[in-house]
Amino acid sequence: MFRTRFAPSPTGYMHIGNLRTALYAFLLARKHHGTFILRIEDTDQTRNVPEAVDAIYKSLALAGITYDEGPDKDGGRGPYVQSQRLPIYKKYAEQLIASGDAYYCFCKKEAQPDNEESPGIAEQKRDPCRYLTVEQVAARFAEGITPVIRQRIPNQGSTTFVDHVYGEITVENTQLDDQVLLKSDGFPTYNFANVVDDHLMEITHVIRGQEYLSSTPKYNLLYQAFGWQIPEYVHLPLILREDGAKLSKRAGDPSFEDLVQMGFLPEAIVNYVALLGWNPGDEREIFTMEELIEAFDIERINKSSAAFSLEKLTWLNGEHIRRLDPQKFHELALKYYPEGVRHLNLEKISRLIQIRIERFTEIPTMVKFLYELPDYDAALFENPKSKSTLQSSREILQEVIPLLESMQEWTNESLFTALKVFAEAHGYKIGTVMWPIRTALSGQFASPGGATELADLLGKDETLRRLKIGLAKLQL
RNA sequence: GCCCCCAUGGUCUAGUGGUUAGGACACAGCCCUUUCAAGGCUAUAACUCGAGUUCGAGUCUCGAUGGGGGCACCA
Repeated sequence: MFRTRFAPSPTGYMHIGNLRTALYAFLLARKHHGTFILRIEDTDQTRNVPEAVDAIYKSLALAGITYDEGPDKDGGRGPYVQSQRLPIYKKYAEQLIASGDAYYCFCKKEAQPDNEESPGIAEQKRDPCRYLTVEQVAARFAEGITPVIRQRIPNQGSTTFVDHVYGEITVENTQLDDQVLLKSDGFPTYNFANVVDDHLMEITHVIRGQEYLSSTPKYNLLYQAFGWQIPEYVHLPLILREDGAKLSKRAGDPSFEDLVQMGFLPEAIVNYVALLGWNPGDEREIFTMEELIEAFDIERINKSSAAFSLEKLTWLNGEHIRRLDPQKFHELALKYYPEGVRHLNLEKISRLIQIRIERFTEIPTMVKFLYELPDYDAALFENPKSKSTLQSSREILQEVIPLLESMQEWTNESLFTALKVFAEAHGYKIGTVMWPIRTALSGQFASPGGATELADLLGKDETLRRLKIGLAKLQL
């Protein structure tokens, strides 16, 4: 039975790294028909952000990551919010005191020895409170000092564990510090809560960022002190920026929500993030969530960190957009259409742009010419590729305007047929005829849709108006 | 400072002792085409370095270098 969990702290938004951690834990559980659990790690009272839990629910839902147990989905092993589990941590911390695997520490925060500058010799850096006698402890309590509870790390030996990604890792116990388990405010630290909760919630596979790799031996010592079974570990490589720096919200790196805001499809972001540090073993790159569940395998997770490339995400997003059902695409595109274009046939516009955009936010710019003809230069009518010159363009527009004015049926097909016949009759290449029309209709070097598609979209009156403007530019 | 981890093109990666080192993004060119996009084809581009082991090393060992992570009453 697989039980995995995603345990974010409520910061208000979903980091890309967190999203991937959640995704992998979710995929592993789903792949094995196990249980995926959401747990809120709000043990830092100074960093709680209101509404942040709602943001987590929203982001997970948006990403398509559903959980079976969580704060709002009781699975019998709750509560699933750590701030609601305080008595549990207290009980287990005291159990450790009783067994000698933890001790009360009465030091002020500032009085702690500075590990970063002292050599790694246990006896020198161990907290003095570690050696307090029962009487001394009682005396300090009598003084009214509220202690913290620290883990008592053995001064000898080493701790070894096997990680599914990184393999076997051994650390000398002297390198481990007597970390705080229970803070003076009665809250546990992550270092303690994760062990207690993962055990109580019967987590079989702990999936988390690589930053916890070096703390894991301490957790194992805790599991051993309790006599609990140590879970399987899957530590994930970091996600960096392309310049090699750490991905950070503060440095302006987008969160999952930001990316959605930037016009990316949640499923494309999920797909992209899945590939950051994992690959299916074949050459597929485009995945739906179902396909990810089927293909996912923790043994194929990479060890080295990966850089987040907005460029590649953009490409992948384009792929997902093109695969969208046209009706679905239209619904999603709707809110990006500017006012000026709303009198036109939006379904038709959607069909034209679906294959041309990579992000939804490109839409306003792409359709702007439809309601506001750009002030373009006559030189645009020249194009060697279609054998268009100012002269050919002028001649064609002159002849094509009356032809189009006489059209009874105004559709893409009828227009195309008429112009094709025209081109053949006059010995023009089709492109030579289409270029000046398309140019006059769009006022741009490139446009979503060819000459007749634009004409169809704009309607007869607007088409003729624009063709005449184009002709006027050529007659100056 | 100490400990741990990592190392294939600019980026994401395949590779598990014998390969012309494969794919994708980006870039350039060509084809297709009613412009652009999409699609198709082609090109440029990589095993960090040094010792070993071996008939043979991107793949194994050691070292160096580089990068990252940890050493909080943060997670």
